[in-house]
Amino acid sequence: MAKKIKEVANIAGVSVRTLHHYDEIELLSPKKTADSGYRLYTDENLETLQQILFFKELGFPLKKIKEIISSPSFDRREALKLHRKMLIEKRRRLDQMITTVEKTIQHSEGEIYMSNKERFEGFDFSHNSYEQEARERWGDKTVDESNAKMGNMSKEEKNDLSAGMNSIYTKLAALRHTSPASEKAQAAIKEWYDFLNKIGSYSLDAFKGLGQMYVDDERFTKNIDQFGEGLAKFMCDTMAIYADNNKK
Amino acid sequence: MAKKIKEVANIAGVSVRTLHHYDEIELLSPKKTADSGYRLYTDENLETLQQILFFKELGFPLKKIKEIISSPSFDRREALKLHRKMLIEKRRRLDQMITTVEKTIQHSEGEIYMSNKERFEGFDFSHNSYEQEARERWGDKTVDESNAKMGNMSKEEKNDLSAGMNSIYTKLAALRHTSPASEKAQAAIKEWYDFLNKIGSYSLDAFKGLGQMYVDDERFTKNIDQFGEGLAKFMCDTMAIYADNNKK
DNA sequence: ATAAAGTATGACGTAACGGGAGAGTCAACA
DNA sequence: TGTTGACTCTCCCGTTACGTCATACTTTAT
Repeated sequence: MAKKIKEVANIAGVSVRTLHHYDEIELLSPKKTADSGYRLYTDENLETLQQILFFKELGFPLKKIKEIISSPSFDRREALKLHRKMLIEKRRRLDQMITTVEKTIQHSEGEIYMSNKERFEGFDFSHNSYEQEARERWGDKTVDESNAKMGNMSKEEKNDLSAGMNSIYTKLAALRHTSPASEKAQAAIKEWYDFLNKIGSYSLDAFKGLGQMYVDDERFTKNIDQFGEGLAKFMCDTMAIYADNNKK
Repeated sequence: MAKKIKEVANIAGVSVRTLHHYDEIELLSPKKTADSGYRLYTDENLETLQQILFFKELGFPLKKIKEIISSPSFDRREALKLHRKMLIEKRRRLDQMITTVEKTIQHSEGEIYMSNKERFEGFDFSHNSYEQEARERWGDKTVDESNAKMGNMSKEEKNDLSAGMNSIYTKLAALRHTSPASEKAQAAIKEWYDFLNKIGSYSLDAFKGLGQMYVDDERFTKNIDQFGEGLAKFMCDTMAIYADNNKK
């Protein structure tokens, strides 16, 4: 039942070193036999590996993959369905590339003219909608950006920021038993949205996604609920309504 | 006509830094204005960039790409046609991956059973036929490895090696009118396989592929048939059988 | 029982850029 | 005509995802 490393490597088509690496960074850590120290992979480990390779195929860095699959809100089935969509999208791009190559061949045979833009159609691998969707769903670049910005700030600036945050949290906490759709709640959440956009840049979708994280990820929930029990949930709802109302 | 770096980056969907990098390693070096030192890209540069990105998409390291496109024997049109084939192959693999995902979804819903091998179908990105073809066409790693190892050897060692080769060739030549599946032929070819793995490292698939080359590439055929007419063909058949028999 | 094959843990190497610093260049607008 | 903001240049260090030894122990096959 439990497989040794080479066998797993062969089945999955990766190197032994890769599996060592995944263990090192704690992305995929199998059990080890007490006596020999050998890594033993279960079938569940194999499933996880499959997931990892899917995400890798889609261009996610290992760090992000780790976050995603170890997140408490990670839903395997949902992920698979998104995978399918993204793969189909990828195939569409591939088709476009094939068309591009065919045009290039014809062009080289003098049959047609080809513009420079056409030359690179299908290559745009980073800016597509489903990957965007995935980034929003599972925590994304904007968060990294904020963190980076925070890193560059002076202590004083951080204090200002933290004061601002606290005041908004407190304001929201006071409203947390009213309706998320109320004018007051919406006004307060707008403050929050504007505030966030000082340190990062959030689309409305990202904002809504962030709200979802507040309840999905217990690290957030715990932090936020310090200002009042149920605040995370209230903010999540309020943010969702705000986002939906403000879409053109 | 001549474009500045940002414009090129935008058209091709790569970063400015990437173009800087390609200039550094002399993969793609545009002209520079004498006065400002700015890089100026011509339309020909753009074409080359397109080729580079194609090869990159197929997983070639930049070093190899440089060799390929700067080789005097490099034929743009031929390369494009192979590109198309490889892209189509890639789409096939992608289709397989999509099937795999769909199966996994059904599996997770308890509708079907799924074997471990099935789990990873479509992922095997390094061992496919067209990429193999490309590697053979434009020089491949195993050959480089052998060359490197050969380079490190003393004259004496080389002589030993050459003696070993000759003795195996002679042995095989003597058997070339018997059946490739016979015990003797298989034993002799195993010697050959082991021998090759002293200087390189050949998987069974690579071994089989090598055998195919013996008949496909006349430089090999000529060389081998010096030991007896038809030896190349005989070895090819014997190697294929050996490879197939030894896959567990 | 002894060799061959597999595995483990470091530690260093590599490829393909990313990203910032510091300084010069260009284009447009006031 | 000056200046401002977007581009560009050349270092140069950092990062990701492993590759590649070296060295030592364990398992498997003969």
